[in-house]
Amino acid sequence: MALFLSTFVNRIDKKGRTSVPATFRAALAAQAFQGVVAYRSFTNACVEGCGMDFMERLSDGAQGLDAFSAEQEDLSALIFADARQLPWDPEGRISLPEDILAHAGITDAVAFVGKGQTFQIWQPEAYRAVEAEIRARALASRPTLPLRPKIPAGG
Amino acid sequence: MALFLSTFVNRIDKKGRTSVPATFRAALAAQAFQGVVAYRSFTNACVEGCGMDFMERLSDGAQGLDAFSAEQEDLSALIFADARQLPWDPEGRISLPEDILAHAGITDAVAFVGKGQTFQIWQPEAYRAVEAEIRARALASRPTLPLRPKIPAGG
DNA sequence: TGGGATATCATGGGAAATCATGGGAGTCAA
DNA sequence: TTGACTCCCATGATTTCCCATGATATCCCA
Repeated sequence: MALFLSTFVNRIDKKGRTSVPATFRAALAAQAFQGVVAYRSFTNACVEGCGMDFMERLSDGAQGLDAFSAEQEDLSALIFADARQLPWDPEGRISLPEDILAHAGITDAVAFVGKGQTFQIWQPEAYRAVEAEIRARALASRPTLPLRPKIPAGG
Repeated sequence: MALFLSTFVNRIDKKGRTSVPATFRAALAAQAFQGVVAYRSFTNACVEGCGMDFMERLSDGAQGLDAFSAEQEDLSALIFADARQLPWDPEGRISLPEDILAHAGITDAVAFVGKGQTFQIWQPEAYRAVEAEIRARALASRPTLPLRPKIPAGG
């Protein structure tokens, strides 16, 4: 499975274009839609990013309504309504829409922050601040990551 | 699978025509019927829209039916009775019928709102209000979206 | 292991295509 | 004939494609 790792800071040019980090593009290379999907975070001043496959999984989840509460349905509806398909050009650049930029306070540079199966897009300074904060909290509380046992591949 | 994502606001011209967003057309491009299917929402002052394939799934009961609770049969019957096939012209525009416009309170502009496998058509102001409401509710209850585990591709 | 050659990547800008939109003219049915 | 509906052409703005460049990273061979 493709993972989004590391943090990359790229510029935005006069046309509003910014390069998607090459490793992120590689993680999405196998998908039908050649680009990223982005929607405004509900909880942070940042933009959530993922591949189309992730949206399809969201959609699959939303179809089986028994598993979904009314609130969850609302939430996924908001995500679909807010999400943009941002195809990249032959050089691997995307154009972030105006309201997306505004939501994250982005002007001339963006930080692509790997989150595993998804990533986030931040105004670089804003992310540095948030990261420091998270790091401080982690130091204090010592959280643990549950690891599910590796399923042995046959062979 | 093609998804309807994002929200687009387009005008209605003097002839009653409005452009279907290009990405929505792309999502329906593979289908036999080149256009959209629209029916009046039972629950909101808006119009439900989808492709012909979704209607076929409703008819099969294959997948769409769990989207409707107990009185599925009645509901889907109503849907079929109310649904219109709206083919788009060479420029990708459709003409929304009079009663559809009235139901949603649409006059001179419409908002196409992506909902994943379907979309909705709203009077733009009305949608903004509803969206704000949903967003507030979602923020308050902080629901989480269950993601079903990715099915590993063979290999 | 070192250094040059090559490939990759982020970035920049001009040209061409796409999209939403508007309106005239032809077509079909009542 | 009249009205509604299509098709066709036109347009401005935006977006996308294509070519170019410097810097960095990687590869290859001695």
